[in-house]
Parts: sequence; structure tokens; C-alpha cells
Amino acid sequence: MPELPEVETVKNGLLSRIVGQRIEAVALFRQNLRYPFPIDFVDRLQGQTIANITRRAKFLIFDLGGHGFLGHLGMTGSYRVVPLDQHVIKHDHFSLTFPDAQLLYNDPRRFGAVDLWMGDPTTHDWLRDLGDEPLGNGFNPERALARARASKTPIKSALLNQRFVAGIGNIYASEALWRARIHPETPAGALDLDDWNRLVPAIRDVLDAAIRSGGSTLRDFHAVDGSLGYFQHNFDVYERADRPCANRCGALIERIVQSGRASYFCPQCQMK
DNA sequence: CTGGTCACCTGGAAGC
DNA sequence: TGCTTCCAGGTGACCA
Repeated sequence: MPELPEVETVKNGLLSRIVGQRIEAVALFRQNLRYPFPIDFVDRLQGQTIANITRRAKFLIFDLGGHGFLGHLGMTGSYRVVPLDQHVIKHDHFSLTFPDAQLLYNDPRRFGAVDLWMGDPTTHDWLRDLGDEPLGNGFNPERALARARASKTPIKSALLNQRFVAGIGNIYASEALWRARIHPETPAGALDLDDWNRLVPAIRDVLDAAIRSGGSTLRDFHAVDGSLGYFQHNFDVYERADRPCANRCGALIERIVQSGRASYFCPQCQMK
């Protein structure tokens, strides 16, 4: 569900709502998400104050002052900050209680996960091998060209590989390739500098635009305050199979499956 | 190493 | 109405 723009939207909501708040209580409503909760999860959080919240790729990092926890939303994870008297609903799995509000984590499919960190979160197993942040300076055409060298993986799949570039998911991979006029089946290593000079800005632009729109709400994504994203109205190809390539060539968008995931592209403007 | 397939889990939509 | 099948913003184990 949530890709970089959605996680960024959640982070921004959490920043304004719970930073500086003291965690009075932690409650677990089951013993695992994708993995079991760390045994000392409750003890390590209780009584601590949220010092800061940052994002790395699709992970949220909660800083309690030199230690803390981090989480991934999987496909259907979401946080909401609600008044203390709000009742728990189906698929709420844990809560943090603050003096005048509570944070609830809801995740129907439970592909999400949380873990603890100490010292430097970037050395955590989940973060250590991540590739460049697509919106950061490290991600540029020259570096991408060098990193993709000789790879026969289709570029669409390469963009989903978090070790290559971290934070892009299935929606924005298709959208960025359409913007850059690159066919999703092109081997990553076959892209030349000209291609990367289009693709890198296309990725940055689509992610930036999506963040400004509060992310994309296809099914159940929402911000911490319950508000919905609206970037889905700006999709050029995603979930637009058999509809025209709008504002460009008018050919019909195609849907193919790559590595088990749907890809959308315009067969006319994205030639191999 | 590499790339592809499948499993993890629930629910909504579409098909019959 | 109800049953079945397919599909979904992600990731990682497993296999050729």
C-alpha cells in the first residue's frame, strides 16, 4: 500500500501530533504482526517521550532519544491519532497512550512490522542495505547508471528493488517510467545516461507531486488525521489499462505482469 | 549471484 | 443471495 509519498505523509502527520508527547502506556492487542513484537517492546517505550520521527525509504523511525522503534506499514498498515475515549476497532494491533490522545496502529493483512533500535537506527538490519533515497542527493543519473550496469533485470523490477533505490513501489515505478518514456521491460543495464537523465527527474517529480497531494488513496490509505490522499486522480497509467494515454499520444494503456506485479505503460510512447 | 515464483494475510469486487 | 476466483501501495524465502 504505502510507498514513499504515503509514508512521508504519515510521518508529517505524526510529527505535528505526537512529537514531544510522553508515552504513558503501551498496549499490544496481539503478539505479532509480520514478526512477533520484540519481547521488551512495551518496557522500552513506556514512560519515554517521542523526540522525533523520521523516514528512511518506507520505514518510519521513532526516536525516543538515542533509541526507539521503527516500523514498516506493509500493504495495509496505518496509524491514526484519536482522542483517548475512542474505542479500538477491528485490526487495531497496538496503541500508545499519551496524556491527551492515543496512537493506534491498524493493519488488516499484518504485513507490517515493528522493531526496536539502539544507538544508530541506520545500522538496523532493515535499513542497513537500503539503496539511495530517491529524493536525496545520492540518487543521480551517473550513480544510477553505474549501479545498474550489466543488470538484465527489467527496469520496472529494478526500481522496486529497495537495495537499488529505496522507497519506490508499484504505483510510482509505473508512473515514473511513463514520464521518462521508458518501457518497463527494458533491461536496467541497457539504459544509457540519456535515459537516466530523464528517469531520475521523473522519479523525483512524481514522488514530490504525490507528497504534495498527500499521497494516493486507492483503497484504504489515509493520513494520521484520517484525511485521504488525492494523487490517484493524477495517475497517467496506473490502473488505467485500456484507457487512452492522456495528454500525450492517445494509445491505449497496457497492463502486463512482471515478477508477479502489475505494470502499466503506453505501448506507443514507451518503446523498448 | 540472478531473476522468477510463491507465500504471508484479509477483504473487496467481479464472475457465475 | 451465495459461492468462487482474482486482485491489492510489500517483502522475503526458495528454487532453477
